[in-house]
Amino acid sequence: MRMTGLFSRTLRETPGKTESKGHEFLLRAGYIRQAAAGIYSALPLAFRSLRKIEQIIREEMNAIGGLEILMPVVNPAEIWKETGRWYSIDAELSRFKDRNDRDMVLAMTHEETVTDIMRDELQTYRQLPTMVYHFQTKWRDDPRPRAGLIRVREFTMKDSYSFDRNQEGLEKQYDAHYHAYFRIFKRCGLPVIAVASDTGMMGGKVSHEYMYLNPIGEDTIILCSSCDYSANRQVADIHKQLYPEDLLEIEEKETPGTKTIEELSAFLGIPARKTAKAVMLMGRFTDPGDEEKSYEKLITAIIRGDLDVEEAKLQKACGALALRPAHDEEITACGLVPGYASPIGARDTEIIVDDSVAGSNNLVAGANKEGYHLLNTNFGRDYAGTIADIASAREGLACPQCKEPLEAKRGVEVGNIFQLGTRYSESMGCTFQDENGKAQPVIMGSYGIGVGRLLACLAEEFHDDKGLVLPAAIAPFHVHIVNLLKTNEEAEKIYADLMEAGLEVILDDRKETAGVKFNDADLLGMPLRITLGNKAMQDGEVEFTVRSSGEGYRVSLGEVVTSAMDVLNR
RNA sequence: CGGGAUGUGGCCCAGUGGCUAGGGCACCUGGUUUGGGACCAGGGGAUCGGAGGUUCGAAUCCUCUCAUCCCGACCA
Repeated sequence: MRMTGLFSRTLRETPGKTESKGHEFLLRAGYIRQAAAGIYSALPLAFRSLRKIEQIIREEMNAIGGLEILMPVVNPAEIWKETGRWYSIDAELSRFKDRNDRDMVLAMTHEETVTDIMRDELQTYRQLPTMVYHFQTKWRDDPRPRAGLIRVREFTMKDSYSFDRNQEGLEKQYDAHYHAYFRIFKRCGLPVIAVASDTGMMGGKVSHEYMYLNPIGEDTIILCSSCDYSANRQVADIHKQLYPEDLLEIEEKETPGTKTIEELSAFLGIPARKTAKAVMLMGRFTDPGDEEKSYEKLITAIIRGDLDVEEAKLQKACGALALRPAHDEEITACGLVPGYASPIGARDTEIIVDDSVAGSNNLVAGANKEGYHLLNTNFGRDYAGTIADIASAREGLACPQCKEPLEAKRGVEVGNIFQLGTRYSESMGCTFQDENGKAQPVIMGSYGIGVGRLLACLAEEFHDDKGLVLPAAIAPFHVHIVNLLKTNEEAEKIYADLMEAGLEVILDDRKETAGVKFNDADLLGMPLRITLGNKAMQDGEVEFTVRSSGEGYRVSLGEVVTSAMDVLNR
């Protein structure tokens, strides 16, 4: 491509509203332009990189037996009603009516669509296992898009779906994806780690997320440096020290002005672990009689004072569609007193008790009376509830595997893999006949990679203070020719030779000063720059500059192609 | 959905009641330059986010509204 033919321009100044260097350079270099909040166009440069990323993914998906298809963005609402997600997902799922007044949705993922296809196509176990994938636009009406391409509302995702006759087959395909994903990220050049994750709205049991560790990420990952433990904080386990004791008599004590655990433990002179705190949230639940309706109920979470509640775990433990902080009136209506709350005497509320509380005794809890607490409360004797792990992992707490202190890091989720099981095949009736002629639900898995988010992460990982420094595998072009000669004659010759050899080349044939051309080349970030200048040209040479290292040297005209190949292959 | 901020040519910004809305970058024309964002001269481009109001007079004050960004809630 010649730069005189490229309409997109570079920006000398940083547009406002950029949060990260990666976003800034993608904008300044003219890779992307914003259309609306969380909605971007890919200009020619980004488009080429996105295509390359897709091709890498495509090759790796094909290598594990994937069949590429293309499913629609617009779905009939019926299939989403069948799986219940029409009802369980809030405004993030966009709905509309077609001209015949039928409910439609913009697909935010394609489990429904693919299951709908497969329930018609799959008849016998002989057709299994199988796996399909596609690259398709997803629309998720995120309430708060941010950080350029990191978190958007419209994006392209590679999503694949596996179909097996049993768990063993699923695990095989899951494992194949697990390794294929590492190959994909490695080929793109992005360092990632796989962590255990929450299954969220996808349902299912086992899942992993591929995390690019970077402070701009929105997920918190809990890691152990002493062993290999890693998990998204939403599901991270911790080793909890328990403190069982002989039960003592419960006793009411006046504790004025002790609404927080800190105030309480200071007032009583006891460690936070000797207290049990109550956290009240309103949970939204599906009406058992009518799945189109839902109702709210107060959830009281009880956790030891030295720990915090992890909402994702709590939501799973109580089976709520969603949780929100409860208002004071909602709390008092159930007999609890904010600041002095405990499950003792509470009514009309579901009580979830962390195992740290169930396994420790004689804890101080609220008396549900302003200014009073109860000493020596004990789960089982004084109140009942469902025991679950609802504790939030944080830096310094003990690793569940080796008990060493955990670390916390921020990360961007660039891919995820889910063992769905029969969550979709059962609700949609996607079955096959086994050897005995008996209908069995298909065992499914789903696997996603956000293509644009991957590019955003690469821009984040590969830049210096002057611009992008992209790896050859995903850079829009391999070679950037900066022509400083009066005419384009020699440059055109080299341009043609390099392309003849199969390289992708962008030629700066504009009538611009050297400074402008160099700065733009730095900004665009191609791996190899070839400069044509008077001095070197008189010696029959051109100048090579490796963008990543800044290394520069001269190459004679006859060796341009082979030298360029050498640089790009190393 | 709560809290905060910002909307002025393609981009970055100045302009807090008073002449025809200004600068830098970018763009066009001519000339001079030509190895790290050149210089000179000339030029084009704006219903100051939108609507309503106050006023002799509004980019500027008031009301409403829309959009974008940040924090939180939310999020495969």
